[in-house]
Amino acid sequence: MVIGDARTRILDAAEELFAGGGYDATPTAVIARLAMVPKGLIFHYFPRKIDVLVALVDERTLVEEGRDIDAVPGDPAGTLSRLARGLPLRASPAMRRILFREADTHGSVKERLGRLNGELIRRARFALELALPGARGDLARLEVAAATFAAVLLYQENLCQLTGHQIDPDAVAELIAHSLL
Amino acid sequence: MVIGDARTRILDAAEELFAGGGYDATPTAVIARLAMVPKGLIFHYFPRKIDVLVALVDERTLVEEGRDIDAVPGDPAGTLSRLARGLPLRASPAMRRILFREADTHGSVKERLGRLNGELIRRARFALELALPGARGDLARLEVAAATFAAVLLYQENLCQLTGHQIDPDAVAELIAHSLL
Amino acid sequence: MVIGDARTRILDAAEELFAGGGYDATPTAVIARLAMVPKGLIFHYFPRKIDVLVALVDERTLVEEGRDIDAVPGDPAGTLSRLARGLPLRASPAMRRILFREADTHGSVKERLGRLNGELIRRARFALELALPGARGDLARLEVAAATFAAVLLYQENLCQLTGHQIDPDAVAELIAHSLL
Amino acid sequence: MVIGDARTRILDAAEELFAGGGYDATPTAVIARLAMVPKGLIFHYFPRKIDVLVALVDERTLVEEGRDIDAVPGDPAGTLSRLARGLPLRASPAMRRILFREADTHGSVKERLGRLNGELIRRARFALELALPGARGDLARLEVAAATFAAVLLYQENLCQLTGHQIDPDAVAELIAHSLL
DNA sequence: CATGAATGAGCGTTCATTCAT
DNA sequence: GATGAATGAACGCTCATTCAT
Repeated sequence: MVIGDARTRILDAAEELFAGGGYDATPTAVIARLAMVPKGLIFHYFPRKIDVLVALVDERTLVEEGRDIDAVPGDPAGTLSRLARGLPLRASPAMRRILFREADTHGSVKERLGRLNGELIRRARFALELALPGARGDLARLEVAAATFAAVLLYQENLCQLTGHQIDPDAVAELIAHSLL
Repeated sequence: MVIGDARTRILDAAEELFAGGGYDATPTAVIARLAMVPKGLIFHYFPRKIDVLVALVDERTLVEEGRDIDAVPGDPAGTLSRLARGLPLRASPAMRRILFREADTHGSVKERLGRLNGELIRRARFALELALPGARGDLARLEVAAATFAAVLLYQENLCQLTGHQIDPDAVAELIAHSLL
Repeated sequence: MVIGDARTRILDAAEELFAGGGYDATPTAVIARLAMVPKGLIFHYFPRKIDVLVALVDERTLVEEGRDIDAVPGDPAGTLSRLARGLPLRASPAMRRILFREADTHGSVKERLGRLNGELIRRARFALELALPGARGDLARLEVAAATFAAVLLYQENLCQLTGHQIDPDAVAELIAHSLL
Repeated sequence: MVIGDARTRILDAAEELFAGGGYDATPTAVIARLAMVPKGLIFHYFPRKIDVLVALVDERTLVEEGRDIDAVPGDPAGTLSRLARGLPLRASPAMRRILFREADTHGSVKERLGRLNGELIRRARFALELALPGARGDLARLEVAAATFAAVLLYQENLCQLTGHQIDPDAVAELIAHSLL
């Protein structure tokens, strides 16, 4: 039995295929076959192929902004570690690959990636502020620490898998926290 | 006036175009036009289109492995900063864009990027070892610091431009050095 | 506020669109949108797209056959001029464009245009007969004059607008009348 | 044996097919088949389908401007008749149908048709001037006569065939000439 | 009767690759 | 080696038409 309505199945299939072979390398005919819909139906819901990608990015990469940060004053390393485990990106690993891979080709994807990056930095900084009540004296260093942690998280999501090198976010959190004490 | 022989002009044109619009979006006919060579000549030098990309990566992204590191004992921050200024990737900005953009689609590009990443980590670790003679007691932390710094450098090369957020490698070097003292 | 019932609105929309971009270039979906009816309803009233055009031609291009001709004996030029002002084609400018544009592609349209042409010639001849009681001696020349005048009228309807050249039907009437005296 | 080079065969096939079924109703695949070339070759010579039509119009509808008019002073009817037989349009009947049919859809075709129309009127007027040396007193009437004759010629080319009514250009020439005496 | 999702054949166009010259 | 015409598979997209509800 087929699961979900046609539009959802199209997006499911596209998500899987875009993450696998990439947007350009995925013909609409293959999306249709995997989604078990006729090819024309894709263009009923998404007038152009790129609109499938845009819809995926719009609907499946929500960056949550209001979520609480589980900060523990005096424990910046643990606070960052917990932040890393609750990445504010509601997206499957497939969607994350899509976000990075298509970012510099497609404007709407790039915009989403920029917002994600900014939110990550913002949250890392806020987490550190909460965990280091006395560190307010050096905001510049806090900013650098936050950006560095965000870099590691995004790097981990993508380049690590790409190149085979692993980074342990917990160890990085500990390193960064140490430098702020 | 036309510069260089035909093969070189083909690679020059491809480098510019691949960096601009991406590999997939660049037809061989456009490479030929920009290189001012007949279309058939490209396939004389490079039997398949992908071979143009492979040749670019092979010939224009040398990862230098043996270069001296300008380490100053007692100044890990300065040592890392200098390392950041001499990324061990001899490549134009165009080639760097290509390396990142095509990495997860084309194996040979991915392999190069992996080697670059590994070399960066190796050199960062070695630089820190030289600059922190007494820190040998905590090799694990050194490794994390090196990987973090490499992540920031590559992140900077790639995502920063993409998302508009800037990171100052010098400040990160100072942060990381501080955590190792 | 929507005017008319669904079938009328469909024909109104089709008339406007066929006259504007042509029959082939007008998708049924666009007709439906302009008519503010669901797409399927068009095919309820008109089983095939061509039936919309046929209905337009059948219902909106009445060629009046029995209308009185305002003939003044002894004034053939004035009689023809008055005929020109009352072309026996009750149709909007839009329908006239459709008649000419689609005539050689669609049989039913061609048939209408043929009837219009025949009626024009018939009426011009009859008008001249009434206005020139003594000219009965040269029926062949009368026939040529009538056909020529009809040609000018249709040419004016069609090619003049297309090519930018204007012809004054009154002057042509005067010319033709003069040749019959 | 195949006649002509590939580009010529493509144009030959397109001329025949556009004249027969119309531009829109002729798929490029059918042109290719009739021309006995692979479909892709059409787009090698003509980047877009419309360029095939434009090339036909540009290359096969030469309106000759400098040709001598075989005018006989005192014989305006004969002069017009001879003009009608040597229409200043070097184009096959197929090309003429194309010119009219596609004129209001495609700008470049419309421009050609306008030029043809203007040239026809100009030549008819000039022929009448030569054949009626004494008629210079009424230039306005001459202009109307020329435009009327051009209308008949073009009408004849197109509407007559369309509607089944025939007009004899010789008889019209005689009619018009008579009105100028 | 009314609806719009569903259908699929067919279109114009692209482009890596081949090959005769 | 150098050339560009030739090739054809594959793509994104359109659209008249159907049909279950």
